Amino acid sequence: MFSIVMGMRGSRHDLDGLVEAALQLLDEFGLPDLSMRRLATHLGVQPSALYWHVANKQTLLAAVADRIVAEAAASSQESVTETAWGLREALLRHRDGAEVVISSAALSLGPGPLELRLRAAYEAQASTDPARDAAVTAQFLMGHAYLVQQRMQAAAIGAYDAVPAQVAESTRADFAAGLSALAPRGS
Amino acid sequence: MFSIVMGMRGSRHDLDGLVEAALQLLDEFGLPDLSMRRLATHLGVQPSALYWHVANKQTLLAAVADRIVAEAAASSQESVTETAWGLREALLRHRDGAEVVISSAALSLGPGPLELRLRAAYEAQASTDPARDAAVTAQFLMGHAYLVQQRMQAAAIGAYDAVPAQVAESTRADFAAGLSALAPRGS
DNA sequence: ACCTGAACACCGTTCAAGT
DNA sequence: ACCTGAACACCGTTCAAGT
Repeated sequence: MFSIVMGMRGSRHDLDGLVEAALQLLDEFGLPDLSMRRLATHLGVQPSALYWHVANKQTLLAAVADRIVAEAAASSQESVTETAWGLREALLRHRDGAEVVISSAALSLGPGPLELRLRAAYEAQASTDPARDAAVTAQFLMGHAYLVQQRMQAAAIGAYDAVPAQVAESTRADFAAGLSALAPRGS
Repeated sequence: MFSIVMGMRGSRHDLDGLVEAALQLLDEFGLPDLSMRRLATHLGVQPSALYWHVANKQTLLAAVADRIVAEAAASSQESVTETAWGLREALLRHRDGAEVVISSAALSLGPGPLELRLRAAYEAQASTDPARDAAVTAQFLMGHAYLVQQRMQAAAIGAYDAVPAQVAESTRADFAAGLSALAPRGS
């Protein structure tokens, strides 16, 4: 209660707390306005204090990306299609979520968590090349989500001619079409 | 000759000149270091002078993106597969080219030039839904190129375990696999 | 161990004023 | 028409010093 009234001023922080606060600011202000200085102010701390907990902004954003992906419903026994839809939803749930995830994806050496989840699903489906299938589907999924999210935000601002809901519906059909080509059930 | 020795100092500029200079700096320094101030210095002009020719940085980057896409070999009578490979090559040719193109793609209202080129190819191939096929393929193409380009740059820095050439070869196979699923020749 | 204070080397953009 | 000069409101990051 006290710390809520006073903000976070004076409280101790760890990496997890930074990630949570960053995700909150991301949803509220968007990626272009998510600065280390703003995050520090939000936590009631000097900018330099953040660098005790995290090496740099890029590392922090990678942790935010992992958190976003981890939020995708993770019931095992899921088909490739279900897994992909769940991941898509997770990226679209947070403002600029797709951009955060795709821009961190290649920096983490090797396949990131998103690609690994898809790979597990392809393996369960007895694909002949789960690694390749997962890579391709991950590329489509992230590219799709990135483009869709930008357009929906543009539509929300009104810089676009169509209603957000229309855009959303049409992009679901895009995703379904791509998925059915890339993840034929059976093999 | 004179203007080469003296740099661009004092010469008049238009939008096309800015785009050309920006593309040059992009290749040399990469997107994170392509600033309006650096571009101005390169042209021998004050930063504020750029805003006579272009509304803002975002607009300039959109023009750079269009230039990159326009550089893709554009012989009509090309199959979807050939068109897609040509576009992929164009994005990968310039440093951070894929990022520049994907981040501008959704800001231009409606389908951008990359998607339109694919649509024309799908139409020539008598697809039942050229607009949807082009949208899906564009999403895969840009997502793929973005991820591939980042990884290849990481490999070049040595932050990666594999040789750049290996990475490049493996990603060509990814692209081929995605394309053959999304662009079945015939229908 | 965790944070402050102060600095360094930058940004994009605006706008009056010059030519 | 095209550019300068100066300012505004910011950035990410480092590092000595405090507690």
